[in-house]
Amino acid sequence: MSHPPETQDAMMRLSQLFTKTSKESSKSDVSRNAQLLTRAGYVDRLMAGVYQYLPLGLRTLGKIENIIREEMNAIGAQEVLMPSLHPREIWETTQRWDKVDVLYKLSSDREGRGECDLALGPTHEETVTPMVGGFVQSYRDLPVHVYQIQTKFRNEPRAKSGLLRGREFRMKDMYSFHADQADLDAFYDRAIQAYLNVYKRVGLGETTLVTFASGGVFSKYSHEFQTISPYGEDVVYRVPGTHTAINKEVIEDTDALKDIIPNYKPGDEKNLEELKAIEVGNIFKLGTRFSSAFNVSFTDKDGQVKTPVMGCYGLGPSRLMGTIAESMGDDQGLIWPEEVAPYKVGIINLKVGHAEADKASADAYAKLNAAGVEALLDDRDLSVGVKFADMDLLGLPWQLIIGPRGLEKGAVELKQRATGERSELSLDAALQKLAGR
RNA sequence: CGGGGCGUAGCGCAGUUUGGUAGCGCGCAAGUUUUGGGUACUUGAGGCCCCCGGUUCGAAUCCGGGCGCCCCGACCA
Repeated sequence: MSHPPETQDAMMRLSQLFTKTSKESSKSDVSRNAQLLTRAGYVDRLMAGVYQYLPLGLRTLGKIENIIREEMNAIGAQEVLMPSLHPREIWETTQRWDKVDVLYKLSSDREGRGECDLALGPTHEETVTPMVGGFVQSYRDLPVHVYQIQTKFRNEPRAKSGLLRGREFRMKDMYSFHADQADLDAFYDRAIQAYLNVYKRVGLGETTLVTFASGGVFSKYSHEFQTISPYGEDVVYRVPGTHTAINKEVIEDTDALKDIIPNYKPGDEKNLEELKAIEVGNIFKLGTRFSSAFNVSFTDKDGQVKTPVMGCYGLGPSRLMGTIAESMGDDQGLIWPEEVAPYKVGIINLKVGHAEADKASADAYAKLNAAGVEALLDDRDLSVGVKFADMDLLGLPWQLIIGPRGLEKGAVELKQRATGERSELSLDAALQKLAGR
């Protein structure tokens, strides 16, 4: 074997990682998340709004997606994978072929002269509705909740802000089908809770607001999940002291205000707190807009043929990754919460080639591996300044700093990236702390 | 889709006003040096100057036309 098994999985030697960090970043990618993620070698931009995920970035993206997956599974949703390539016909069925302006349309004519007859999926009501409909005949078959995590395509008029607004991006989209409105309403509330769990686990719990927003064409209102950020594109008004808000687009709406402000009286909206925010999730009650378009029906308890009511629930892992980078980085680099960091700890061997430092570092690396703690070992023979700076840029939650000076007195250093807090302790104590739950 | 800016080495930039066939920093290679917060120095490799056309003895530079990128706004199931 040319590589030790650990490089395939939980462990990585920085000397083996093909990406590198950079001091400078592209001037044409100005947002903080794009700058930091690019400089640290997490992502690479191919074109406006289209990024490739490098090993470190892919690990973080994967962790975010797994958190979302766990929370969706926990409310009884089942995972599927639908295609990106759609026939024109299904978009004609819902009359959205010409209405959805972000729809990428393709021609399957190999001469390139024919009409467009394919689309790249920007959303999947058109595929999920007939798919689920084929399995639903009775009220006993309902409810159904399915989701997928998949790459979406939207021809944004202006892709920008790094991972925050892409033309190709990762999306978790869930669709629910119910026998009646009450069942939809109940599931909708559970979905809100599941979403809040996701934001909490990725470290955005405190700054993410459940926001009353416009419902668009399907229903009067929808709910957005908005993470407070000066870089956000949306303006929301928060009810002070709470995690609820109302989007600027419906601030004039008295019904909406009554819904979020307890004992609302006219004028109370002046007390709301205006904030900029990034939309990190959006859920809707769709009613029967799609189920009736595709003639999906079921026989209810009373023998009547009815149309299921639907909900849809979007959450973009790549945008979420950008939002975390955007709101948690500092001048030194990224700062990842443990649940989404590509590795929990970065081991810095300050003096590669020094027998004791090499030994202690290898020892720490092996023991962390054995304990199931994901670790990245900086075993490059570079000056310490570079290694400290790089590790700060990568943003792993913990740094285990091992060098000759400390080893002389039997100590290593453990640094917490987020706080900068450092402590000197024995290697065993440090390993125990890292492996501790 | 409006307004503004930009496109020169892998990356960040200068050079364009006043045409004379390219330069700096980072990174990269070799070496000396240094060693607990991006060490200092030496040498070297690396460029269809976004594309197409025009003017000219000669174009990164001037003129036409494309394409692409970023920022502000519009837009954003």
